[in-house]
Parts: sequence; structure tokens; C-alpha cells
Amino acid sequence: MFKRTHTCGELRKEHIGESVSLNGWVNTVRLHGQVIFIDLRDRYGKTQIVFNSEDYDGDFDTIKKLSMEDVLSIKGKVQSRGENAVNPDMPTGEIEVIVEAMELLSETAPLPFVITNRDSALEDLRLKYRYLELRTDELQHNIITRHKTYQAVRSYLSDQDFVEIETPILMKSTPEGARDFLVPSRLHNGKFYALPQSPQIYKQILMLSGFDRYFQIVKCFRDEDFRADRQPEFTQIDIEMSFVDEEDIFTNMEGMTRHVFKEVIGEDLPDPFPRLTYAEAMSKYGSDKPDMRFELFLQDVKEFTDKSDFNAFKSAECVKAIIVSDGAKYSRKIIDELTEFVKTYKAKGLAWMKTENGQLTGGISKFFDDSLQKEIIKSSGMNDGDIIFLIGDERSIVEPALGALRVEIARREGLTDPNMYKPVWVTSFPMFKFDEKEKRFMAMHHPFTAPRVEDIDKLESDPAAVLSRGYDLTLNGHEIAGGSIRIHSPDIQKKAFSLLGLSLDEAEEKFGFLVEALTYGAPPHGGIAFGFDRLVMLLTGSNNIRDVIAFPKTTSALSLMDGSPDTVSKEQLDELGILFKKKK
RNA sequence: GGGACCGUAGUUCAGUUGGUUAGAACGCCGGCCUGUCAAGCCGGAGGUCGCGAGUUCGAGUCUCGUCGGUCCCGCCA
Repeated sequence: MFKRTHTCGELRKEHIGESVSLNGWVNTVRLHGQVIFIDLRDRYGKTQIVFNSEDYDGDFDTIKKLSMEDVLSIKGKVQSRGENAVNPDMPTGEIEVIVEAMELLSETAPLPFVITNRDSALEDLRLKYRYLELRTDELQHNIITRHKTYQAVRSYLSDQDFVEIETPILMKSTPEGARDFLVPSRLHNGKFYALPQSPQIYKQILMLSGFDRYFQIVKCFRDEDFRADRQPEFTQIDIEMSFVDEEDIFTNMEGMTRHVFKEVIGEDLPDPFPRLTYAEAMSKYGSDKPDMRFELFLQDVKEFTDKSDFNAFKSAECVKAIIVSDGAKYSRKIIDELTEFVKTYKAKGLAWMKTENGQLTGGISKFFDDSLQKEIIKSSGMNDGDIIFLIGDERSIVEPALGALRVEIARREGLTDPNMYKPVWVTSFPMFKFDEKEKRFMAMHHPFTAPRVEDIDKLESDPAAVLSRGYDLTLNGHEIAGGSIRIHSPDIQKKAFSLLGLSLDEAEEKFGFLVEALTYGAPPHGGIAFGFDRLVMLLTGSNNIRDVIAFPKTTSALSLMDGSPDTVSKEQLDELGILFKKKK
């Protein structure tokens, strides 16, 4: 092997005349009989190398057999390309290396797909051969962006006196929240560790230990069903601070987020970030993670539909609408598609009317008399050529369904500018939501979230009305971080557990160590966790979490490359004392 | 747990109303070619139509099941 003197992305005009060595993969071969052009690739770039039968000393027939993804080591001289041969699309396009000697370091087997084109194979095949897919420009760029993001986070937080501390991966299973991944214990047959859904309890305990600014870039595990932006194992930037309130958290985390966007992609985020309450977000955007890039809002139209002859809406708790400018162009077919779309969010249907010559037309317009039409047009700010979509139902159905429709229409109309970044804090979440199936309150965030001070006496009288000190950071419709000011009083923590239906015994058994820890001098504290993978998705413009993870799993949690999960030997099971139930 | 879409050559796809020998492009193999940069030209090999049942004289095509992938609802912070 000729040890490389330069990378494949490095050589420029000023290197002309130098003798160099390059190592890399064959990206493309262009064979012209007595002259052969090869683009040699490594992670830094591509350089054209030229084999000329007149100048090349070795066996020219070997060169003719080279094919994509062979690994080469070459020695040669940098030369200028002829004026007409310059490739302006390549950073190294003004030069080429005329090869004097070549060593074939590794010959590739026939490839399962074409590496230079990610679209050349379906995702399952690309995942099976992930090491090949990782050679593509796009994934190399994503993985390097991820690296830059780690570095930007670490340097910012370290400069702000945050201490990076590792917490256990093998921990106690706790009720509440997502399903745990379990790890059987050999030394304690019949007992299990759980993999952390997050280091929540450990980081709170670190606050009690006096590490008043903690962070960790850490793997978390949740055994639930997966989506385009969810994997069974994912990475969080986990952060906790002592002696703080919401304002301290916002200031510090905005600083970190702005630093990361500036360092990694050169983007300036606003200072400060805007804020919305949960109630405002739901009412105006129909989502607790609103995409703020486009002006399209939910409007309450119940007072108008109540005066109309359209009876289906009269018994509805809530009737809301969105108005799409120039939406009158929507055909019956498109409206049908949108109707099917909102039905997946439990809406029973999608009512609509178009504006034409100051009148409402089509859809349910015949149920609105002239003066009511004028009223609704004026009040909602409709113009000729617009369309209004209405949904009436329970508020908990209307708002999410219209909120989803809002995003879908923005997508169809191209309103979601991928180069625009609009962060927003969402605050004042309800403390609990009532679970109809289990007939009990569930924590909206998690059981350690503090209630607002003014709501503490409502904890028992009216739990549904209690607002929490939780907050989410949303960017372009993606929740990128969530956190809260925590409970630091053992009494209130016990009360929160009991409201969640945990008996004293259970609370003692599962979380007793935390409650006990709170009795030994607990500073007020709070924190946040960023979804690191989602953050990198936004920084790379990916719409798929698998594109920013080196070795991701499929939506059914399989790893197609190494074939996990897999069976294990009987001996391993015996040691763990595990016997399987027969599958029916 | 539920819904939608997809599975045909190494790969991406086409394949009519169920009908003779399942096509194209890229890749691969062989040949020609000294300035290409997705090189070009000529020729060739390559198929358990995901798997299993069923309907039918006849199934890539229709039905059911199953495996795998993607997206969504539920779930998940």
C-alpha cells in the first residue's frame, strides 16, 4: 500500500506537479481503450485519476478490469486538466492524478445495488447492506452532521459549567410511561433489569447530590410501536439544573439550540424564542407541536353554524374551521382525499364551502342564508376563491383533526419552507389526562413534574384542571425537547403518585428511594431532554430518523444487517432460568 | 391492536379482460474505443413473479393466509 499523502477531496491547482499517493474506493470507471478515467472516492471527496497505457508501467489489462467499489492505492503526479476537460461540478475538478503505480487493495464482489444512487434499491435491501449504503454522500453527510451536533452540544454545555455524567443502562423497571425493555438477571434468577426510557430519576438524584448542572448524550429505550421519527433505541441530550425556574431553563436551552444551529448549519434562530400555552396551541393550531412556518389558523365558527340550517353541527361541542386561500380550485377528488385524511383522526366528515362573488357556494352553503353568509365571510376574512373547511364534534376531535389538516394543506400548497426554522416553546400543559380505558389519571409528562404553585390546592379537588410546570420545545412541527420543573417536596410527590392510582405501597416499592432522597435536602430543580435524532433530522433536512442513525432498525424493530433480535441457546436460557410459554 | 400502500432478473420498474416463449433500463460478463466525468457503441448471460393454499381448462394477474418493508391511527415524551 502506498500510504496516502492526501485525501481524495484535497488536491487543487496549487498541487500541480507534486507526486502524491491516494487511497480510496473506485466510484466510477470510464474506459476509453488506451486511457481510463477513475473517480477515486473517500469520505473527503473524489479525485479523477487517469491511467494512460503509454505512461503506466504496470499491467494495463488489470486496470481494464477495475470496477465500482474496488479499493485502490495509487501513486502518481498531479497534473492540470486540459481547458475543456475541467469539471466545474467537482471541487477537485481542475486537476487529475496521472497514475504511475497502482495496488489493488481489495476487489469487490458484485454489488447488490448501485451505491452512487440511494434510490437504486428499496430500503430493506439497503438496510441489510447498511455498510454499503453508508458510503453514499447523503448518509456520510448526515453522520458527519450528527458528529458536529454532538460536538456543538458538548462544547456549549461544558462552557456553561454543565457536567457530563453517565448513568446506568441496567436499572429498575418502573411503572408509568412506555413499556420497558427487560434484561434478565443471571445472578438473581427471576429478576430483571430494565433499560432506561430516560435517565429521569438518576438526573434528579444528581441534583440532590449537588451537581447543579448536569448533562449527558445518552441512549434511551422504549418498547413501543415505531414510526418515521421513532426507533426502539434513540438518543437524548439529557439536562438537569438546580435552583432554577422555567426562565432559567428557557434562557439556557435557547442559547444551546441557537449555538447548535449556528455551528452546524450556520442558521440564526430568533432570540428569544416565542411561546404559546398548550391551550393556545391547541385552539389556534390544533396541535401541541405547532408548525409556525405558515399563517393558517383554526377559527371558531360555532356561532355561525348554530344560526344555520345545518343541523349536524348544532349538537357538536365545538365547530372550527380553516380557510385556504385560493382553495376554491380544489376538485371534488381532492376534497374527498382530504375528507378521508381527517377521518383517520376520528372526524366524522369534512364540511366545506367555496367563496365566489362574495357568496358561499357548494358543500354545505345552502344551509346558510344570505346574511349569515355575509357575516361568516366578513368575520373569518374570506376572499373570493377561498375555501373553508369545517369540522364539528367534541373539541378533543375537532382540534387535532383540523390541526392535521392544516399541516396536510400546507404540505400540498408548499407552505412548509424547508430552509425556515421556527422554534416555539409550548407551556402550561395540563398535569393529567384521564385514561378512559384504565379509568384513571395519567401523567401528561411524567409523574415527577411539578404542578403550578397556584394549582396545588386543586390537586385533590379538581385534578383535571391542574396545570403543570412542563414545557416542550417545538421546531417546524417536531417536538425536539420536553421537560419540566420537578417536584422537590416529598409530600407533593406522594400526592402525585396517589393521584396516578399508585398505592402507598406501590409508590414506596417503585419510587421509595426517590421520595426518601427528596427528604434529605432537595434543591428546587428542573430540566429537559432533547430528542437528539430528531434534532439531527432537522439539521440535515431528513424526514426519516433512520437516515441520521448509522445502524437503525426497521419499523418492526428488526436489525436487517445483523439479524437481531434472534433466538439464543438453551444453555443461555437455562442459566437465566427462562422457559418459554407455548405459542398458541 | 387497527388501516393503507408495496414485494416480478443482481437492482429499479413495466407486464392489457386470467391465455402461446414474462419485457426495459441500470448493473454483470465478453468485444471495440486516447479526454471522459451517469462516457459511448456492439454482443451475451441472467427469472421458484416473496412464501403457502385455493378458484380455474389455464394464475405474475383473482381469493384467502403468511413473511418482509414503508406510511398513518392507537401506543409512545
